[in-house]
Amino acid sequence: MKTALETMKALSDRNRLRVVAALMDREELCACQISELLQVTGATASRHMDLLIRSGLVASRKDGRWVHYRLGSDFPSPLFQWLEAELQNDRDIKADRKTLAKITGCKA
Amino acid sequence: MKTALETMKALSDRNRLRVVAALMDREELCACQISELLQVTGATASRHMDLLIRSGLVASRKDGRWVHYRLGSDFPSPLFQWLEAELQNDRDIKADRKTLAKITGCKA
DNA sequence: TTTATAGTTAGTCTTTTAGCTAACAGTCAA
DNA sequence: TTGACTGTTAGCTAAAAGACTAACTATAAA
Repeated sequence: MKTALETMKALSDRNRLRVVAALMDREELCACQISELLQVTGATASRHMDLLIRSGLVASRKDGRWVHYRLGSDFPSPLFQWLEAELQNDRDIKADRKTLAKITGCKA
Repeated sequence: MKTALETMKALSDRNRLRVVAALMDREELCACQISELLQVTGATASRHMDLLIRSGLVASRKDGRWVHYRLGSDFPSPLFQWLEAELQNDRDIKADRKTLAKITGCKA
């Protein structure tokens, strides 16, 4: 039960779904970009990312001071395809795409 | 966002996942069978089923005093296939299959 | 019509979860 | 080494969610 249930729990929060959608577009995002996108504190974003990583849906890579997140290589592909299609036309996700375009980098 | 998020929320509870798994095996189950399987009160089972129905993953059919539940015809098939595979070898689900075999009917 | 059965709804309690602030850890540049 | 910056961890609060009991609706049988 653990795997499927944890995966579903990881995806059952609006902000985490937004992160997953963003990572479908962007390949990689750093923690500060995620917290800016979601408009939550870094601490809150960090907790969400921790949960996504524990579920195996997301992987992280540390680079100096920055931590970059990307979708995990073993993101279940049926899930990926279904989510990609479902989130494609979602209003919030569309707005996030525009926001993402403006978030050019937290390193600036 | 609503659809994907609601679907994920519906599947992010252990007991609801068990119900979905049971309905993958059984075609139809009535409310009392579900409450017996989960070992929760009828009221609790009813609320879970209500949530599953609202999410569109489950459909119901009233037959006299009984309400029969089945998987919704528009259960997203990528999700169905992934869940079916994931839950196949799950320990709790396996146990539920044996329990289900013993629950011959609430009408007795 | 009365009684029993199947399920839902309302109200309450407890646990879980998402959010915040504050304090800490690690990395880099003056 | 000091200071600035990125991110995590700890502790708290508030809201959401799951479970129960009790009361109610609806159907069927005595």
